[in-house]
Amino acid sequence: MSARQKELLEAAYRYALDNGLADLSLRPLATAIGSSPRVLLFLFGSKDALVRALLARARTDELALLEGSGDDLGDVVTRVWTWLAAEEHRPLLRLWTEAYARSLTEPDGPWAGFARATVDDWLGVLAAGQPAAERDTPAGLARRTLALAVLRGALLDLLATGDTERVGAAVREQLALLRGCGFPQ
Amino acid sequence: MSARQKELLEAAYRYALDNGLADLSLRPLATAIGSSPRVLLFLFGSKDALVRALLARARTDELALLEGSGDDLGDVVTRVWTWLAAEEHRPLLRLWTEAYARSLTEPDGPWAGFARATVDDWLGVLAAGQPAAERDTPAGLARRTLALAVLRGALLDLLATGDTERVGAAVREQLALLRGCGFPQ
DNA sequence: CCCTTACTGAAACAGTCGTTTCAGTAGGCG
DNA sequence: CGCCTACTGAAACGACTGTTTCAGTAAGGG
Repeated sequence: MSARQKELLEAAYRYALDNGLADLSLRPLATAIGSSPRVLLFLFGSKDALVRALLARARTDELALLEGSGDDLGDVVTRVWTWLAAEEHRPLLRLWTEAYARSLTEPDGPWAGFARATVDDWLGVLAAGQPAAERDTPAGLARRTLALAVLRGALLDLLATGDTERVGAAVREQLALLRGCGFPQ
Repeated sequence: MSARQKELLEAAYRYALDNGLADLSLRPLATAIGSSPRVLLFLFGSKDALVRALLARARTDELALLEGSGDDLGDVVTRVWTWLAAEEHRPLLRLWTEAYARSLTEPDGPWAGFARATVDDWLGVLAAGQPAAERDTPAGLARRTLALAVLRGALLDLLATGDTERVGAAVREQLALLRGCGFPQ
């Protein structure tokens, strides 16, 4: 991967964060980042390959979210949610949602397997937040699957409404439930 | 809305369930449903209007999911989840996810407002499953937001992995938490 | 019968798409 | 110098897009 290629990938990535991947087109992209379709195809081989490179690039940003760990599921959920709720991550998360949804309907193409891969990514991180004894039990699997669902569902809500307060309260509610049923009422 | 229009909309809807809306194109659609681009444009006005009609059509199917009610949040969650997990509803739910994701990145176009609208739809139904006294409190709002997140997150997981057992167990885990903290361990 | 309304087919329009062809330029190295 | 490799610009290719133009057909009501 040449220096020029990295540079253009980075620029294209910023462009994709702003404009989405759904109707990404080489000519507008190229002019926006000061290049040409000819060059993009020369460096990346094809548009599909470029999109794959962009998804891989987005994944490295997403992995930052998954770094670090807590010693129980609640800590991990709290940390991940803080990351998800941050305004500056919203473009990336929109891109993520777009790729996720698209990979559900198009089994071929550059999107293929994206949804499945991120489920495994995230479940792995949540598993790291569980005590070893619980991790391998069916109940442990169900519990981290639930934690994943809450985070993803809350993310969808947040992206649609921007209502950080309401959605954040819901996540805290879940944390209270997990911590031992001390929820109000 | 003429009879012919209803008929074609229904056929186009079935086509969209199979092929998605992302790269829907008039000519392939028209030949698949035994019509022509000319006719589709005559009856619906434009492609955007046709897509809007398809989204509205999908919404009526989705409203079936929201019909009926239980007398507490757990009942509603159980009923909705049963509907979501059914194999035969998967094409509709993929379509739903696609439209949701797309409406996040493209504020204009036929998708606009779709995500926001369904959040309100679903929250309304969940609110109907809450006691009147709880419904209007901040805690009540947080609790149904949480229920929504669990359902949506579980749905995303299910669509990506098809693992009904694991995801179903997660939802049941949440129901146990709600029912009074009687979760194992 | 005629006129209107609803609908349809065939073909063309202007535009965009990803990709290719051809023709270079620039720089390092022998 | 000459050669090779890396990169780039301009233009074209064929295929596809939503939409329009023009020309009908068929039915229903006066």
